[in-house]
Amino acid sequence: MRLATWNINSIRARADRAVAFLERSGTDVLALQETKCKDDQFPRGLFEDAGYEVATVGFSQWNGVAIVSRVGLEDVETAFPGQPGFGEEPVVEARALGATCGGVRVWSLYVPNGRELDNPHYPYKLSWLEELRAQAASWIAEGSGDPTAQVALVGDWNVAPLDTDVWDIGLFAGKTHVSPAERAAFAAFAEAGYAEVSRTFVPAERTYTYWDYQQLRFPRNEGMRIDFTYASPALAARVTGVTVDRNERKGKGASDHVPVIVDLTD
DNA sequence: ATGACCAGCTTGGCTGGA
Repeated sequence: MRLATWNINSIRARADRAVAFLERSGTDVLALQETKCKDDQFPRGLFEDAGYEVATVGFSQWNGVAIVSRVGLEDVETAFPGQPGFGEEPVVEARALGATCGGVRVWSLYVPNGRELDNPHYPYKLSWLEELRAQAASWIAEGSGDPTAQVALVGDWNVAPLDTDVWDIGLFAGKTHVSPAERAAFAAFAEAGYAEVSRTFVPAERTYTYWDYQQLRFPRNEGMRIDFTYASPALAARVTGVTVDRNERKGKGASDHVPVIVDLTD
């Protein structure tokens, strides 16, 4: 089975690219982030015509996540239990979608950006990650969960775990994505038993998954590695390879992120 | 060549992205 995650940065602007990617790559399950549309605006028909089922959650032009699958798509959840909201009167945003596809519990995740270290979005980001970690830990724990569960936590984590995950760490002093608290919140998933399999299989430095549209960041390979796949122990044991599809960043009309593809044994 | 922001909505200048 081939599972991929991709921050598409508007599904309506890039639906054709997404379908072409599915067909070219032979991806069975694709988790999308930043679909940037309401559920009724999602171009479901294009995917259904290609043989995929579609689940989405989108409340506005912001955020939005989806899962498309040709190996089944069941037990959809449009938020994780306890998912924090944002704002004075907290509103749960369209940032997490769970579905069971081919026996794997897939979560398409768009972690809050954080904006600036002194912005309310930053503590929101940290609590969002912490609540997700608590839930994800319970899913695979003895007693509360199932240690043999196959769970994939995939998406745009908006955290660069290592200094080498950004092209110039000096430029990130005092910025989000690289702060110790964000990195600790990211590492806590590993402490909970999940394995971030993309780095295991693609450890090379200067492997990025995002490049800003500005300032020739892509031709210069000045990017960030912020899209990851955390796998539960039972799922991690099935991973045979990972591909960062950087060709998808080329050409007119590309997303600023590229797909990260994970291959699983049957 | 991989090339000098992009998307959506309020359609024109915001917000959000990272």
